[in-house]
Amino acid sequence: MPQRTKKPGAAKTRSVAFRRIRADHSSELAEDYVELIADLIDEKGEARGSDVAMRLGVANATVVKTLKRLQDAGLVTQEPYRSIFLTGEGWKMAEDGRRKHKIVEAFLLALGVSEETARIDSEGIEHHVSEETLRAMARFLARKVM
Amino acid sequence: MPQRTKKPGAAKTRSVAFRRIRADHSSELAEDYVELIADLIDEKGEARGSDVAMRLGVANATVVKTLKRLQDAGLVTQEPYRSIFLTGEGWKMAEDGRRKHKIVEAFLLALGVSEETARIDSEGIEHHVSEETLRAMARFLARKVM
DNA sequence: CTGAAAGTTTAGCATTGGCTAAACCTATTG
DNA sequence: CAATAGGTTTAGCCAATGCTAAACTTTCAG
Repeated sequence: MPQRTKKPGAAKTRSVAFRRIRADHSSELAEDYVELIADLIDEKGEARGSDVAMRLGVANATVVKTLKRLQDAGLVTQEPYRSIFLTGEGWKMAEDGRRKHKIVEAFLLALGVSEETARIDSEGIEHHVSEETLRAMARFLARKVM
Repeated sequence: MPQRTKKPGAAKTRSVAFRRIRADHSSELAEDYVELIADLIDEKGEARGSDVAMRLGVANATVVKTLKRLQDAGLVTQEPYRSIFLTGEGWKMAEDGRRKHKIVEAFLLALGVSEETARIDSEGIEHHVSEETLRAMARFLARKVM
């Protein structure tokens, strides 16, 4: 590899990073929704819009509107006044989110952070960690456990 | 249903977490801007809108519009066709962002992640780590170095 | 089986953050 | 010192995400 005495690509990498963050943001909400819906289905057998609203801390109407977009995106299905279902793709996204979430949260706990903080921070961080970083976190956990 | 022996506050904490993430998002852009402006001033002596646009990977017009908001928020000052300055508050925010950024990036590197990934991921993560997590990261770094 | 309470959706609005194209300054050069 | 090239701003558009209030369904008690 290159013998970089000093990070020549730093400036270019930045706009790449920022672009990725903006892209992440659009999918972030979708991921939060499907992950939450999956949890609700597992926990209570069904996911209702108002449960989602409550847990996300957002108005009911907002959820309705967002679900419409998610339906267009092929992640969920829903009929008016009924509960919400995930499509195959929706489940896939939910599972992936849960996987990341678990790793990040466990990692933060292993780092010595409190449960409360681990829960809160992992929610924010999970959408911004690359697979490489996840692997590093998993490695750290494995080492710790041994 | 099952008697949840653990984490009674988990559900409530979630909406707290999501609320915080939404709040983070509004300040995130502002932090990125002021941090970048600070870097530009340090690097080249002045920050021009077009430099900001280039590094963030957005259109010039977008920067103009955002700077107007930042000016209203008391973070920057600018006159038309001139370069951008940070207010005292702007500098404070920039310094804080840099501090977080440095810790997160160094931490990721110490975890064994590549430079490229550390740069990209830290940009996304820095806005979502609490002070507690930052402290844990700093602790980890200190231990590593010894 | 009916009517009101509870739960959902629609309507309409605001803000943020993006874009392109056109208008507008500034500054350089001939 | 004027013309123009190039950088900046304005205008006007769009999509996403949030809200409240009003309209509409469902459900359940009586």
